[in-house]
Amino acid sequence: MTEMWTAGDLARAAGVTVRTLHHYDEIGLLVPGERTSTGHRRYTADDVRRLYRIRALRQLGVPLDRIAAALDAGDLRAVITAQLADLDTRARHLDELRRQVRGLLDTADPHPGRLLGALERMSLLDSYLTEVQRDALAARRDELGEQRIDRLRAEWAGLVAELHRHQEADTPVTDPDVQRIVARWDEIGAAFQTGDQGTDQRVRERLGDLWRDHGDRIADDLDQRAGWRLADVLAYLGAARAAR
Amino acid sequence: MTEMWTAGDLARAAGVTVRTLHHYDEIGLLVPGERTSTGHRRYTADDVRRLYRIRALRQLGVPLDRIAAALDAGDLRAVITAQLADLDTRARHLDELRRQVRGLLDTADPHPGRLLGALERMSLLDSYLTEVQRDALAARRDELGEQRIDRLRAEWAGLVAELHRHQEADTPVTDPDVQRIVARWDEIGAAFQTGDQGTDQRVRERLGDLWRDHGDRIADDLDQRAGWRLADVLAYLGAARAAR
DNA sequence: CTTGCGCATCACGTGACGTGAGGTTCTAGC
DNA sequence: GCTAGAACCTCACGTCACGTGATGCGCAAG
Repeated sequence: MTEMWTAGDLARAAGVTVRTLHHYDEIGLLVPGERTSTGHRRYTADDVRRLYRIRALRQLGVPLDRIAAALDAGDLRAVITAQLADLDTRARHLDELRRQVRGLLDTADPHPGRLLGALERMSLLDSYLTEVQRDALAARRDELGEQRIDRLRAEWAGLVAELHRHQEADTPVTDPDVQRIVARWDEIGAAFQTGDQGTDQRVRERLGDLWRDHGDRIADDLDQRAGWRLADVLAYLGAARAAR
Repeated sequence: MTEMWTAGDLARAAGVTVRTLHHYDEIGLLVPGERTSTGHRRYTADDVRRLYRIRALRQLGVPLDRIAAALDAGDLRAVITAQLADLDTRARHLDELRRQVRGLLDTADPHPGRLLGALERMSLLDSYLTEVQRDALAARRDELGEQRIDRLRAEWAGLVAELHRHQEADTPVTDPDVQRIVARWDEIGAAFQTGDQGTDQRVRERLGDLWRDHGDRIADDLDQRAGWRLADVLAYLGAARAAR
């Protein structure tokens, strides 16, 4: 007689609850090979293997319906590599987030107001860039690739921070470091260009324009609580670009 | 007259959907300051600020009820630092996961069978270590701290991999590198000690014992598909420890 | 033989919204 | 003033991966 598993034993061995096994049974993802005459589930060795595969893929964050499809079709490589790409994106996002907030907590004055201001600015920048992307660049997105865009977005947020430091330190706009930042800023702007003549011409400045179009009223409210104005940074950027 | 926002305008500006605003209204997290006589929501400047705070905290992964509590109590620092600690744990987990799977995809023969075997082993090791922790070490957990345990777990998984390489290369068990691994292995085991005499004596070997108690049947099934047997690695470990 | 754990099936709860259905209101152009 | 269409409203059920009882049968140990 081959080895059979009860629900409880299998659950303990695999690190899941019995309810999870019931759920997998309900949705047809893992139907026990047998049932006893009294209705108790009996899992076969094949079922055990299948469960371990299911849990492995779940640990990678793959949803159950795609696990089912992958297991039935046998094209696991595709699922795994796709999921890895997604994990990479998430990881970079998380990293950026932790870095920024951690930096804030490490400052001399982690006053709640300042902290909140910074968090608000983060989400502002985020929705602002999302705006920019949506505007005329949605098509460009597929071409550039999600990952690359996220990288650019993170870098751009960094440039804003650098620029703000220079502005506060009253660094002359002709400073080579400032000029490097401006050049990179415009490079990133160029990367978002669509190829369309009328759009392209405006894109480089649009990072600033859209802010004025959409964010002025919000900015006023926020600036009363935050430490600096994005508008000032953008003005500084404009001056630096003009001095080029 | 102060500036007022309609639901749609605010949603666009903050990068959320109108439904999200409705939801926040329903649960009392963000109730618009006014309603028109016809029932349309009118958001005040205060509401806008509150929404940006909500979204900022949500980006950190804080659940809505805790956001509400934090905003009403004003103790944001606690929430943010707690959330950061959580993010650190997640980030390390993700990193470890990506590293391992990526390593597998980069091997010469990323055959579906081998890939799956490795994934299965990952989740096996995971549930196995969870077993170890649960057994008599639950109390120790609070003392050591969640983060430290996760770090140890990750390191231990790395040691298994290293040991497997040495075993396959037939490195003599007296090799200094192997001995270093064994020493570290026992150090980690020691870190899990409870202080209780009877328990402590068994903990160092228990990493192997528990496997035999719980995993033999699973291992047999898996080993037919995977490339190596954990039992062999553990035997190699025992030999190395004996040769010390 | 009974005590008590394990297993079974409903069936509703969770979190953070998504997604229509079906009706009202606002805004722009004529 | 009228009309088209965009935007708003309120139910109310769907999603995902289970958690959490309630209630009742089955099964191995003392």
